[in-house]
Amino acid sequence: MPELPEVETTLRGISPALKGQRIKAMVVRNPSLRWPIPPEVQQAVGQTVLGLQRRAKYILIDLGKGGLLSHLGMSGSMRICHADDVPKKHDHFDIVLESGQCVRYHDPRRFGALLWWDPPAHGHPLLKGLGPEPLQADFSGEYLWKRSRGLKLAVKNYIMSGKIVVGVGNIYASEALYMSGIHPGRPAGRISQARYETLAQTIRDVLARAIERGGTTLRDFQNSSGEPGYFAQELLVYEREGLACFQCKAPIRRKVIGQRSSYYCPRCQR
DNA sequence: CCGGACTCCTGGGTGC
DNA sequence: TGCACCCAGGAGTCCG
Repeated sequence: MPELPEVETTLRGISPALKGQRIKAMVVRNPSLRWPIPPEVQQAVGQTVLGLQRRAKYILIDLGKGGLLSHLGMSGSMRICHADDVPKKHDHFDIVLESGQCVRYHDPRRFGALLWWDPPAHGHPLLKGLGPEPLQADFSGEYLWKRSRGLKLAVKNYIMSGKIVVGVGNIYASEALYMSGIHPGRPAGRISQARYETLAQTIRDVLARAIERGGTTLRDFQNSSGEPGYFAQELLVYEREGLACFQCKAPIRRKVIGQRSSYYCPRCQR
């Protein structure tokens, strides 16, 4: 489910409730996420939340002497509720605060994660080797172009690889490539620097706009208040197979690239 | 060092 | 209704 805009939306939603609060309890109802929730997360109890940040699609909660690291996987969401609200099916853990509120993690498919990190956070194995953040200055068309020389990999897989740039998932990769006029299956090494400049810009644009709309809700994404995101109505190609391209009216195609559905216009994208 | 296939899991939709 | 099958927003791991 969640790509960068949905994780950012979640982070912004839970931050006010968490910041400066002391953690009263860590309630784990089902530890069977992608990796078992380790006992070390209990170190959070009694600690005060100093801050939160996002790195790629990971949420980092800073508790001073380390902290929590969570990933939403394909179907995860976090919601602010009261600690005594009755948990629903797939509500796997709670971060209970002294305020009486709690952050409740919901994840039907259980591809998400809750782990503990010891300082420095960027030394965590999952965060090492990640590429630049697409909304920061070290991400550019020149960078994309330089790193792609000689690669035969499809450009869609290239921009979805966290080693190159983080946070671009299946929806926004399709959208940015459409906006750039680049065919998703084109070998990454056979795209000019000028076209990569366009692609870097469209990646930034689509992510920024999606954050403004609170993310994309296709099926079940919810923000920390239980509301959907509104970017789905602005999608230009994703899940529009057979419908007319907004630019040229040709039918949008779906093709599996790297085991994932890719949507593109066969006329506008080369 | 690639790059591609496989894997973890539940639920919703479709077609018979 | 039931059932088989396909598909889904991620990404680490393994293998050639």
